[in-house]
Amino acid sequence: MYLHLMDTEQIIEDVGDRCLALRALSTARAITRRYDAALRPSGLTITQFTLLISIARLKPVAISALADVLSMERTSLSRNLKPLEAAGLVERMTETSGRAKPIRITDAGRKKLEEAYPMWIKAQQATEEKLTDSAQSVSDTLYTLRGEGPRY
Amino acid sequence: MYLHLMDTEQIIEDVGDRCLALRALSTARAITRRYDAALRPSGLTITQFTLLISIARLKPVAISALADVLSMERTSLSRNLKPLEAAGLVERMTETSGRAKPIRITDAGRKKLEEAYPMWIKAQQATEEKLTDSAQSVSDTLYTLRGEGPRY
DNA sequence: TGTCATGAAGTGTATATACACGTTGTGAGG
DNA sequence: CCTCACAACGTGTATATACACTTCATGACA
Repeated sequence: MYLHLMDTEQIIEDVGDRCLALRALSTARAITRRYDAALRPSGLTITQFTLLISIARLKPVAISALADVLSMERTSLSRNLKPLEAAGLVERMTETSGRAKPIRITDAGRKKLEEAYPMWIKAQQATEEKLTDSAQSVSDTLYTLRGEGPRY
Repeated sequence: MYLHLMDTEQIIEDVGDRCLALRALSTARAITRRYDAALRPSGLTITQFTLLISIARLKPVAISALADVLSMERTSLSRNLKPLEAAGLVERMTETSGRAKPIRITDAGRKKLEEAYPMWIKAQQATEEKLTDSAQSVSDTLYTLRGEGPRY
């Protein structure tokens, strides 16, 4: 492992040039800002919007299962649901058996999705335009980099 | 714009299938966890590690300029620097003129980079392995999606 | 010289994220 | 029936992120 012989300048160059985390996080920040700005009139963040979409898509779903699908820590998801619950866009199903309290979207949540959808379209188109060719491949790769996690 | 005629189910499917933010953020979460876990023995997060690398690479650099390079809000960067400053890994150059207070890495910061580098290598290799071909193309794309922002 | 626009940086507040740890129903085995 | 491991969920704490607003030093210009 001659790598350990690298001096600081080489380390700086190597990491700066190759680090996938640096690139993924920079990109995520920029994308978040773009979608958040587009969605602002709706009062939703892009995280909340995609959360609503995912909950609606998966029907009543347990927190743990949804967290897996989104590659999100279960406890992070738990906290992210609070604003949505407070706004009445999702609700917990406490009437179920066991400790599980699945989540489902409410009618107000569906209305909100319809309201925000045109705003999402704008951000989505603006982002897709930055992907000349290989759009599909990149979209897939964004998942591949995630690791083994389940998809929809 | 017949899109406005889409019902909720179509919206759910469209966004769930195509949203680049959903993919980018899921990926960023997974990548962050992987690198953070690998770097844990060093006491650095991947954000802090790449921040150190970027500061070292750009030499004494103003907060605003560094924020641009990293596609990070200036105020977010300002706060992210606090733990690094407290640990003595970076320092502010208050002796400069004007309101600017450029940041630079300290000797302790360089030592920390050398200590953490082998841990970064592990996470980097594990992540690269998930990118069969097109690794370079994907790495570039992760930047392309960011928008116009400057690079190194 | 005095004013003031401009650019650089910090603060207040809210969401987003994760780990360590605690809580609580179920159901399996004794 | 009792206990107890397990699975699902929440809390405490810390970092990460961004927007709106504020502070402050400089330099241009009347």
